[in-house]
Amino acid sequence: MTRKQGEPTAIERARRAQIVRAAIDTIAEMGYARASFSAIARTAGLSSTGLISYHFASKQCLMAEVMRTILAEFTAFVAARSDHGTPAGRLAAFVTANCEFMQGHRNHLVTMLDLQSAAPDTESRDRQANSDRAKLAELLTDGQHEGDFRDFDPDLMAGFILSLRNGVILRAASQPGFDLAACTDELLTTIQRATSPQPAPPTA
Amino acid sequence: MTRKQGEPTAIERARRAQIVRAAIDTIAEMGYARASFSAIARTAGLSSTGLISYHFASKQCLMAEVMRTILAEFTAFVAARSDHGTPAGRLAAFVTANCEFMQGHRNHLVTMLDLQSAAPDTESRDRQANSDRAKLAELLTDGQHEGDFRDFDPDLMAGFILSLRNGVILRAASQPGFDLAACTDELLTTIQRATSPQPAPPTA
Amino acid sequence: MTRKQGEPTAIERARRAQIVRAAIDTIAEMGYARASFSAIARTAGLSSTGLISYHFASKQCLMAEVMRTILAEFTAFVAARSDHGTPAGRLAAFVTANCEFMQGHRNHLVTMLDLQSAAPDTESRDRQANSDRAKLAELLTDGQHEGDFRDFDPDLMAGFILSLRNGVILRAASQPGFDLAACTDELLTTIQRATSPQPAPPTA
Amino acid sequence: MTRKQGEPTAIERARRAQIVRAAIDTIAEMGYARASFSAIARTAGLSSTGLISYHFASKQCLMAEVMRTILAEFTAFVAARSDHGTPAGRLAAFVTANCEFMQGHRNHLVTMLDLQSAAPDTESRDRQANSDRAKLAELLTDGQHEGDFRDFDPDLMAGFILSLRNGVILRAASQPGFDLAACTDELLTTIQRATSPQPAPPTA
DNA sequence: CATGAATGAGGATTCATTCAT
DNA sequence: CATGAATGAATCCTCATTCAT
Repeated sequence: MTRKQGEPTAIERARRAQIVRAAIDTIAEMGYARASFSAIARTAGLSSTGLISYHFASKQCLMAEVMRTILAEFTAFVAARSDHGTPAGRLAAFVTANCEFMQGHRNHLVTMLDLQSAAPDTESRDRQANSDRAKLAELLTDGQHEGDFRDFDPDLMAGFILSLRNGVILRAASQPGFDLAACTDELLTTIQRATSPQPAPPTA
Repeated sequence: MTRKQGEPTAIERARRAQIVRAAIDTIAEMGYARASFSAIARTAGLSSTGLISYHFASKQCLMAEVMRTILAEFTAFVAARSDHGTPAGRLAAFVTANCEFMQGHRNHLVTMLDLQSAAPDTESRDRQANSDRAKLAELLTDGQHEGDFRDFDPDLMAGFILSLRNGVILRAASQPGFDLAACTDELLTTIQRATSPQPAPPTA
Repeated sequence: MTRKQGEPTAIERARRAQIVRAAIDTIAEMGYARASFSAIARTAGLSSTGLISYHFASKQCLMAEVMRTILAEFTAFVAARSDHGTPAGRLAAFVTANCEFMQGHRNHLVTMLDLQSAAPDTESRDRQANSDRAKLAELLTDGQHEGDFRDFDPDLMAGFILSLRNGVILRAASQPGFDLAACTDELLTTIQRATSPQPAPPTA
Repeated sequence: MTRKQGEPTAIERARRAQIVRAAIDTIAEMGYARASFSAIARTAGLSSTGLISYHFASKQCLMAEVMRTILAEFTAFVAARSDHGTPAGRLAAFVTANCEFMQGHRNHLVTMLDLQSAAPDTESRDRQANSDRAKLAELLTDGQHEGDFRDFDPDLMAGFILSLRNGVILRAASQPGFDLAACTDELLTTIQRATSPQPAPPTA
């Protein structure tokens, strides 16, 4: 392997992007387990798996870039819609944006979840999950200080919210006629009730 | 030998159980993707992968039995703790039991989730998920009729609750010092607030 | 292996016969290639392939006995019908008997041919073929001396006749509605013309 | 790589031909049953069975190409020598060409017969056999119309002739010093007598 | 004698990766 | 840069054979 050192050329970047896109579609369609280099090359219209190996040092590297790409788009999309306003408003916007991203980016999200659970790289996967959660927890903490939210453990609640989102993604992806809009509404209500500072109802 | 006919002998059952146990541990440790017959045989201390093939007609059959075994234990454990009382009480007991099962059955639950997302059998996997959700939805519907819960879509809410549980399992499994008890409390509060019939707090 | 030495007991003989019968049926049904010990044991209603190995030192030994058994029955049947009369009459009777044996012994003959071509034992297979041919050649030679037949090479002609018989067996076995009786007539006519001492027709 | 799309390159064709040749030789030497990819790779001087799988989608595909290759050469050889003249002349030429092909193509014919009887593809095997016989039967029917042949069943007689040829192939292949030329002469005489329109000799 | 569990070699096939062109 | 041929390890699975009970 005589790998690059300097800046990647334009062609280089284009190829890598093409391969990453094909990998995302392939994984979303047949799952990580069956997404071989052959399958990805076929999806991309490439004539050889060698080209993938040429541009990515290993399959793990390709998958890392796939993940990076998805998260970049996903994060940007969500951030743009949830980076201002009150914490409660931002949380609602965060949830809404997560669901909205599903439309038009189904493959991105399905692949993201598949990689999170099936990719053989516990290390970076957990790091990513922790970082996602930490950012959301920060928002929740802010909201608690401003009185938007009740007094829960922000880290745990952030995990809850991300779990809920993951569940919605999986279900929307696997159930053909799923009504995502209605689900989003119910999810918003649910999260609002779970986080709002109103006095807790009496224990049953 | 295509497959046995009559009742399995004691030795047969013991070996099968041993292999299933080894499979659960192996999948929990390295994920389904890397849980080859070789790896499982190594975990079980078997001398050959042929022995696994001798006792299970195919890898799919082994995985089916793994799933069956896990679900049997898990379901029995949860059912025993959540089959009586008011719907709200049963829901709380259900959540609690799910979390309690994690202690002493970490590998079972990790493997269950791994199989649910990575196994190459979309068919039965989705069927299982739908059936789990349907049963929980039924409980929720009952609770709505009795005034225990507010007026949400029971099917969606059931999905939410299972997603939350899955998230807790994954986190408890991957984060060494995770405080499962505290998480359970927070989860109970969260679900109670999400489902309780109290007037919704004013929208932010 | 602690193999026998003295005379086989009655039970021993019965078991061996049962296994041989099952082997014949299994090979006829699915071909030698797929006739594993498992398949044979299943056909025989045995509960273990170990029993086959117990009674036969190896698969090759079993196949040898299968062949011996088939040939014993086949030879006896044919010999009883073709051991007297003029050589020409005996030849016709030989051919007829070969065809008649097909009825009621389809599996025997199909297995015989399958073993002849697929069994991994060139040695004894060729020996058998040569011996069959030699015996038939002897009959032909007798017939030539008595003026029943023209002056062909008996060894070659014997080979021809056996080839014709093999072809008829294969075809009758593989073509469901095949009219074996009509074929036998045609075959008799053909062989009679091929061997008769009449002046050869003028070369075309 | 599922399979190529465009035209195969020169190298591709060469490798495939090499593998097919090695398969033919291997099957001829040890029979289809023992002609594993390992054995074929060894014969071909390849470093790995993976290379065979790289060039042929499955063993069945390889065997299909082996058969196609053999039949193409064999058919062309025979057709070139038996496609003109009177039906009787063409039949004689057909028989002669079949025998002549043995010289220099022993392995081709031995493999052809082995595949016909041992290959696990009853379907196409029977189709091939029927098609061969049908073509020969057509020639025989023509000859009957022109008075070259007596009034036999053309389909049966075609089967007889092919059986005779198969027998000659097997014998020439397995018996080292076999005099193929003499056999061919005897076979020609035999077939001529069997088919000629001369009055049948009086029944014995 | 019979059983069925166990063994280990060998089967075809897939795949990420390498490398000459 | 791109190609596609080549590699070899690893996959699941089958099978004849062995052996303790």
